[in-house]
Amino acid sequence: MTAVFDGLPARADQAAAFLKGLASPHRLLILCALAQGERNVSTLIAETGMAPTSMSQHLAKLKDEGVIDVRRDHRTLTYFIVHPAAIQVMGVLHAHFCGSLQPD
Amino acid sequence: MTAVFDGLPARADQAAAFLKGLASPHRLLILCALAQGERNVSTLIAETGMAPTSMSQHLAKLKDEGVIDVRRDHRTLTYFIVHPAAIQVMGVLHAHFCGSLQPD
DNA sequence: TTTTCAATTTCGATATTTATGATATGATCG
DNA sequence: CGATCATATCATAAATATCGAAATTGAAAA
Repeated sequence: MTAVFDGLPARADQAAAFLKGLASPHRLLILCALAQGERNVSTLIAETGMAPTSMSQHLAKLKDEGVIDVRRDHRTLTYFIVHPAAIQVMGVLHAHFCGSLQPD
Repeated sequence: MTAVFDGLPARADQAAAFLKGLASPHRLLILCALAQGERNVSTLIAETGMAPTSMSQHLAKLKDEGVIDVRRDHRTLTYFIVHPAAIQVMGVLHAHFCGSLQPD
């Protein structure tokens, strides 16, 4: 009897890599902020309380994964969400973990 | 100026833990199969080509995270998806990584 | 009750992720 | 040009996840 899947399909790898890009409390916090509108790095640091180095690394990872992109405004870099699936996943997470009965 | 978030909110931790539960090609493959209907372990092993030990470990992780649950049927264990958010995330992934123009 | 079958647990090696501190880049202001 | 501000990169250590082999459980068939 033949297996339905021949080894690991490439799409499972892609989808898993995408999810791994989101699967960190720090990165979810960043995306939560970006979901409300684009932000420059200093603002993200102030809003989340994260260390600058850590912020850069997480932003780099999200950018590598194609979840966010960046634009330069004078001296600051402004990040924003570009991946449609990321927006949808954030919506699912919000509905389940930040539902109406829970405090903000 | 006060940060918008006081440290890392517990909900970011919960949501990240949930996503980490899904974020593996093996586990996505398992969930892909379970999304089509409940399955016992032998069937999952046959369908995915995974090693039994690996299958057990991934099933245990998904169960710990509350994504799936089990029922015992005579000598076999039948697993099925129980987490509503997991079903929704699988839907998002399917739409983006297994869209209509891509082969099965 | 002994055997068998389905599945899990344990354990150790390897790989990946994460946090942190120090240094570097690159644009702009004086 | 030289200083400065915003951010990125590098290097390393600590934590976490992953995989396979061997041993174990637990239900049921013989």
